[in-house]
Amino acid sequence: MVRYDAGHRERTHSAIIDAASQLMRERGFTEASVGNVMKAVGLTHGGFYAHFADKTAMLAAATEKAFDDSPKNFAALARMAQASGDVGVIAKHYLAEARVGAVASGCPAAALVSEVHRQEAPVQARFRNGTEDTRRALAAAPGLTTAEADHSWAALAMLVGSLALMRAMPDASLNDTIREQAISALRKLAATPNPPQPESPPA
Amino acid sequence: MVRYDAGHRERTHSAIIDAASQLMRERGFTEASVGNVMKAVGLTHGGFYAHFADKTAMLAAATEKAFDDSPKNFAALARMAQASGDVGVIAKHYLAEARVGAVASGCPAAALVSEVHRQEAPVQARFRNGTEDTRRALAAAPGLTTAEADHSWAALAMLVGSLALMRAMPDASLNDTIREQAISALRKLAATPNPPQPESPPA
DNA sequence: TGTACATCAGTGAACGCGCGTTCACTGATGTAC
DNA sequence: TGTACATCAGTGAACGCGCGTTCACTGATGTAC
Repeated sequence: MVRYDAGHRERTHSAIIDAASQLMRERGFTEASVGNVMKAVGLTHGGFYAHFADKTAMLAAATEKAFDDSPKNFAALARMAQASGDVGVIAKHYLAEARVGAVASGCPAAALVSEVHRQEAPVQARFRNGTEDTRRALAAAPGLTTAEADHSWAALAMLVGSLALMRAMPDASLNDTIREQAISALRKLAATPNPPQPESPPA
Repeated sequence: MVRYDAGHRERTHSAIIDAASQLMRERGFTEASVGNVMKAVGLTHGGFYAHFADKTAMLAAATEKAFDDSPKNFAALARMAQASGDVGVIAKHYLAEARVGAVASGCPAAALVSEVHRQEAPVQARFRNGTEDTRRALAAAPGLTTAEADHSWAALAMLVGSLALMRAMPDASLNDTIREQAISALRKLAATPNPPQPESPPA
């Protein structure tokens, strides 16, 4: 056994959180087990309790970590929509083939929605905070949140639902259909109701 | 032990499927264990293998069963939308408080979306068939599928995503917001693009 | 310079439990003779 | 009418395994004297 330099403990701690946040999205809360997570980090399960009080504490930290990038990603997509004048690009990128495949590093809301309600309070709390931050970032997209109406939750629900459905039904042509409809639906949702819409801006 | 009348075996068989389809939605595929399911039926685990080859066979049958009502329910909602002239009623009913609470007997798509991709092929297949049938029923709603555009997948994704999110973030006022946005979004999605829309028909 | 001890991240055996699956069995009834 | 046997849904002990959690330990280094 080596003597550990300063900061070693903290590095191990966040390595555990990183591994957990990926395993969780890929294989669910249950299979993100203490043993599996520690093995992914390259350690044995016994050392776990020097870092976390219990599995729930790890899952809570991992959920928070998983949501770290979501608001940033959606903010970037909202900016792209603004720049291109097409909200459809949000769905186009969020539902891109590569993202559908990358469960472990992808949107935690889509990866965990239907499992979260069974988790303990601390995990649910992080999920909710992360999802609300994500919605807030998406709301910056042009047309989604206006003086007359807010459709940012509906847009998020459609995007998350589409991604989860695409993964649940892995079929290239079906996925293309779902993606295209999401793009078109987002455009329709964000279009101002009264002047007849510029339905298809250049992608 | 009693001598069993004709049809007893078949009744036990479907009681197992019913119990599994409910436990599955409420507590997930993993916790819909052979032991838990048989206990729910009032039997011991040992008798299970007289009815199913393995757990996967049960989950596949339970998934199919869970989707039995979905297309009927959506067809009924589509008819209500037609009759009332408001597609919003679909979201209003699908996302009603009672439905959000009734996970065990509710929409299997919403209850299982983010878990299905980890299940074995037979289970995934039933999920896909059930979801496609459900989408087909929803497509009968006025305005969702027209000559110019089809938004039935987008609408289903938004409804399923909203329901799953509402359960993941149990908070009455947040749930109201999500429901209201879903109603409004559905109306906007189904509205014909050109003549300025009758945005708020009487609910 | 040498010895004794403290530190502390990580190890691995052990615990009780639930899982999916197997299998010898039970016991109430029906059928054969 | 009475005996022997077949039927068959369901029982419950047992298997190997992975789970979350506990705990006595290891062993490389730092510190005290």
